Amino acid sequence: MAQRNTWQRERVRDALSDAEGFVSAQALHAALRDENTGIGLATVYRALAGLTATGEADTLQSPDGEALYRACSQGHHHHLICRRCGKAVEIEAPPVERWAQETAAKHGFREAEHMIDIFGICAECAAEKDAASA
Amino acid sequence: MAQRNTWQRERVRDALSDAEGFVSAQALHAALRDENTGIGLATVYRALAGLTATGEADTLQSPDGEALYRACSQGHHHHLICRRCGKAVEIEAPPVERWAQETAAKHGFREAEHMIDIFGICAECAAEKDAASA
DNA sequence: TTTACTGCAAACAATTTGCATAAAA
DNA sequence: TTTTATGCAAATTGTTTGCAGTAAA
Repeated sequence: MAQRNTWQRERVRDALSDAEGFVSAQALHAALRDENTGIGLATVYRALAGLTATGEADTLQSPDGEALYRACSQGHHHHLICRRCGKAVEIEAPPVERWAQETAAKHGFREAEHMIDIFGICAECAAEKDAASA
Repeated sequence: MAQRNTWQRERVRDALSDAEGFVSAQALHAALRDENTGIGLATVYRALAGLTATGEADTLQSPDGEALYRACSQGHHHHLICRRCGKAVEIEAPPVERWAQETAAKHGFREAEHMIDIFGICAECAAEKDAASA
């Protein structure tokens, strides 16, 4: 039951915090691999599962079906994600939280959880895009 | 470019409308298979891709990485989904729409789209569950 | 007759799992 | 020493693709 503290887990945790936004397990593995750590892909997946279970990481499904992970401060929040560079901003929305609960209750749903994610193009990427098309 | 009108496409479209909520391609295929249509899995996927492209179907990623589809009336809306039976209720949320746009803009994001999905246990499933544990 | 669509099987990609070994505790 | 984690490779699972044959148009 207790999680052991291996250097692999540390590295995954670190790599995750270093990432600007959401990253895939594959990307993390590739990054760690490049730093000549011989870490295995399965280990990265296992570490991520562990971090997610303890609430240290946050996970969501990208539109094309990959699981993305992110170091997570704590608590419940949602994201504003750049669909170009993956940068994510944590957002809070107390009124929306309330609305979600009310909506679920109104339709007789229980144990409601919600996912609210806004995808867009962040300011920097928008600038790059404009420059490219000029 | 033009889509042809085959009975397979019809069946997929029908099966999709008959479904109470979001269904996976695999589930649709199994259902059609049971009705002694010898329809192929690939065909189901291709039909769903077509329907999605023309806006006749709606798609989202389930928490465990499967793509789920649903016949879609039209326009922009969100869902309240039972995580047990898959039943979905379309919900509208003008205030939340506005909030999403404002939030994106406030952080410099452009071309924002959002996904708001509430997962819960619908009244019927909750009843069954209570009955089972009694 | 032309061209898109179908079924099947092989190809793929992301993720999980079995097992012998290595290393925390 | 005991127990859990690792790394590898094989196994799964959801989805896509290549191809020869079939059927809309």
